[in-house]
Amino acid sequence: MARVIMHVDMDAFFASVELQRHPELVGQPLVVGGKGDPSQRGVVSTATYEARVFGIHSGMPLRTAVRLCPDAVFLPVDFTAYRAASARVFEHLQQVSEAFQPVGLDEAYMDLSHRQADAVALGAQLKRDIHADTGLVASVGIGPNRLLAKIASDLEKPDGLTHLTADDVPGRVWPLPVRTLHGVGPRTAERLATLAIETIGDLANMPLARLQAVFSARHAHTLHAAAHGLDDRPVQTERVRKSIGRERTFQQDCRSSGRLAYEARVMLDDVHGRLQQRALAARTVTVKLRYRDFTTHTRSRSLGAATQQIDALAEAVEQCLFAHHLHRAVRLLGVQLSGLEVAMPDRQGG
DNA sequence: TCTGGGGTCCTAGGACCC
DNA sequence: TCTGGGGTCCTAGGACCC
Repeated sequence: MARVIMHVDMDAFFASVELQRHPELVGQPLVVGGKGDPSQRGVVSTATYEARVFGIHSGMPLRTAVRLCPDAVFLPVDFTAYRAASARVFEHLQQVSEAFQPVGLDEAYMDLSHRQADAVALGAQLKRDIHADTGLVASVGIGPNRLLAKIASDLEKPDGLTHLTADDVPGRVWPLPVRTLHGVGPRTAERLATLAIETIGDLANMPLARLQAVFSARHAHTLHAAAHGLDDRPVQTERVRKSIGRERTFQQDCRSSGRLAYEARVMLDDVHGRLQQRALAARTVTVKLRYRDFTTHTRSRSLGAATQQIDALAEAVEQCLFAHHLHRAVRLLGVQLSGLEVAMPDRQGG
């Protein structure tokens, strides 16, 4: 049976939440990111459409953004506020379908296969409800799978409501740049360009065998299917967390191994606290170091058995740090715990 | 002084086991 | 001199997403 999937994507979400608290800024170019100080290290999380006119976009360094638009207003990210707004938005979505999969704070997929006939009307109603309740604007995409629903929600942003069918793929999807496809990032786009593939249509017309010469069999197959508008990923209602981590970029690159050891311990305490809150135990500790040239190195230590004990985790972190040759200034330090399991009651004492 | 911080998934080689 | 095949775990790194 054919599916009907809806993708809801909030327009300029973080910035829109900020504008509700700072209505005097409406109409001005607004950039939300980092500590809100464009002289410091940090990137743009969200820019309003007034700021995007200057070429500012998500992921761009704040320093670059301020150069493009010196008059823009910069605000720090405030996840507490965005989480609260997100919860209110998601409440509306969950009323429409129990098959609901959030993606971050500002997007979600819903499976509406059980009420196909009125999917578009439902989308329009949802947009009205969200706006009436929160003042926020959403774009809605509807399609036969997640891939096309997502492309659809982007097609008429902001405040869009777009329905794509399989028949629309050649006419409306193939002209789009290949980078539009979920899963095609800068690296893949570069490799596709070597095959003279620029649009999704170019990709669709490329024989699978030629893709397999450049990509792994699985990756080639995924790309090929996506270009033809095919995607059978289900809307995932629940998923299990695989890792918990904390990382930090230093304002000034750090050369002191003592300082690194200290910062790593602070991060570990934080991550360990979150582990305990969820009554989880971890088997593997990973320490990540990034340098000025953006090379990243990781070291992992498996503890053999999942443990909640901070001493065991701390020792593993020390081993990892020691295994790195700390002869270069470190830009980013991270500590991550993975191999998570529900902690056994008799292990919790520690 | 370009390039955050939270994650997920995939690949690939070596170890180890049956 | 020849020397399987499959499975799983561990580790490191790459790519990607919001």
